[in-house]
Amino acid sequence: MAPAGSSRWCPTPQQLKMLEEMYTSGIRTPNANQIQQITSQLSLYGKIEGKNVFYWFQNHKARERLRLRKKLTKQLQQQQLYHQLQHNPHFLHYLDSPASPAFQHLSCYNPASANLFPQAGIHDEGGKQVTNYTWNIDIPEKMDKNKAIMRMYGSDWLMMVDVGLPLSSLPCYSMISRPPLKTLELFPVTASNLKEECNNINNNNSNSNSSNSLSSVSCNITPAKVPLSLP
Amino acid sequence: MAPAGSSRWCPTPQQLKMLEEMYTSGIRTPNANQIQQITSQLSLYGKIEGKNVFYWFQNHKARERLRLRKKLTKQLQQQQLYHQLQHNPHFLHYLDSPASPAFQHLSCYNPASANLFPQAGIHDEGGKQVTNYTWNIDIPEKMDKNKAIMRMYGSDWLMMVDVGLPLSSLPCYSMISRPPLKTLELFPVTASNLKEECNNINNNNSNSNSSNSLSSVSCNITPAKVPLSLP
DNA sequence: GCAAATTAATGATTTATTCAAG
DNA sequence: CTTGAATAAATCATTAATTTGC
Repeated sequence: MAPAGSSRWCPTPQQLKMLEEMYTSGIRTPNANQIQQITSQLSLYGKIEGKNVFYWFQNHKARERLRLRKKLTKQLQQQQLYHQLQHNPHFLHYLDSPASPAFQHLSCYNPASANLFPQAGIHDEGGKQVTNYTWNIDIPEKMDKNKAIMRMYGSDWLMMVDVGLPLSSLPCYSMISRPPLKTLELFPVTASNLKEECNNINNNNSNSNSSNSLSSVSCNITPAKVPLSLP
Repeated sequence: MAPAGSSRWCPTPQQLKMLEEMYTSGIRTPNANQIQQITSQLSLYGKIEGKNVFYWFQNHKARERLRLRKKLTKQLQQQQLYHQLQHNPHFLHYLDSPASPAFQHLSCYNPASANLFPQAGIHDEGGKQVTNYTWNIDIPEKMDKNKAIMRMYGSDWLMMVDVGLPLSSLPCYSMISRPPLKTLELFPVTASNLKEECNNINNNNSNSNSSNSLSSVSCNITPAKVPLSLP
């Protein structure tokens, strides 16, 4: 819970629980649409903004990785891990990929069809020994470009709040009382921008996963001319 | 110039020139307001989005740093730099701080009043010797928190496009044909967001330097630590 | 000259690091 | 000590320079 004049977001237990479930369900780097959905869902349980969701996943992923790395290093020092890895070199893979098949449409790549090339090595870094495990993931084809979280930087953020629904299959959604879906308010877009986006779509349409055209338009209002008065 | 179906932004010569001038004028990490202003200005010379501006400054800063670092390393190997540093340990400071006093109101911290604590050291990193120079910049008081570019992530992005004016004193503005002033169109903002922003203002108003309260929200705290590591 | 092949620049993302609130 | 927030570094990916063989 966030204190009244708090400077930073403080997740409610409910929010935290849902976030964690989404994480264990396989969500790692939600895109703008997903973030918007998650945010509006979680906002029913307390104050929250999109950036909080973004940061949470970023931090959580990074720190889980750290924890695991630390743990592994310890285990390595204390024995046997090496054999474990040799017998099942993929068992770490879940770190960066969806854990549940239910979320393949969220992460936009299918681990089953990806080729893994595990590598492991030990080297020196600043005096202390470090163990690196690297998996080169060969993704079959170039997939949905819209994943980019950075898209939120642009003014496009505005447009990204429309549509989106696939979140409904999350375990946490069935566990909690399902809040009513909200309709999001869209801002007008210039004709030229729309045309441009359509071109992009034509270039990139590899996946026909999208349910309606608006969602695929995604979202960009280029600041065509955001008028500003400069003194 | 950007090819028709190009996947990435390609700055026009005009845009590039202006960006470089802004950089040499001292802009390093523009905040949301500044990015929005820059974007709408540069959009007169070609297609551009806020994120392009953001990325450009981030990349340019980082790569300038790299270039300088490399140059210095070379000089070090080839002679005398060490003495240079000892005689004027601050001469690297411009890397992350405003170059021109005209932009103190943009960066919101006055280098003149900052205390610098230069440090230099050599240590081992992964086998090869590394020299680090670090300047700890002691900022007099905790200043405006709103500097964060990350604010653009949140829905507050909307809020940030208002106000803002100080860009006019840039050299590049006087060099190019001055485009006609436009009136900014504002999007509706929810009451809660407004309230929030107001709270932030109330919490952080330490400096009375600003002419109006809204514009003062948008300033920059340059990093409290300007670390340089020489490979 | 002029493409195909390489290499260098640089736009865009991701990951690591750091700061600071609580 | 944990973790939200922010920045910097590393990395990926595409475009532009350039080299090369013809």
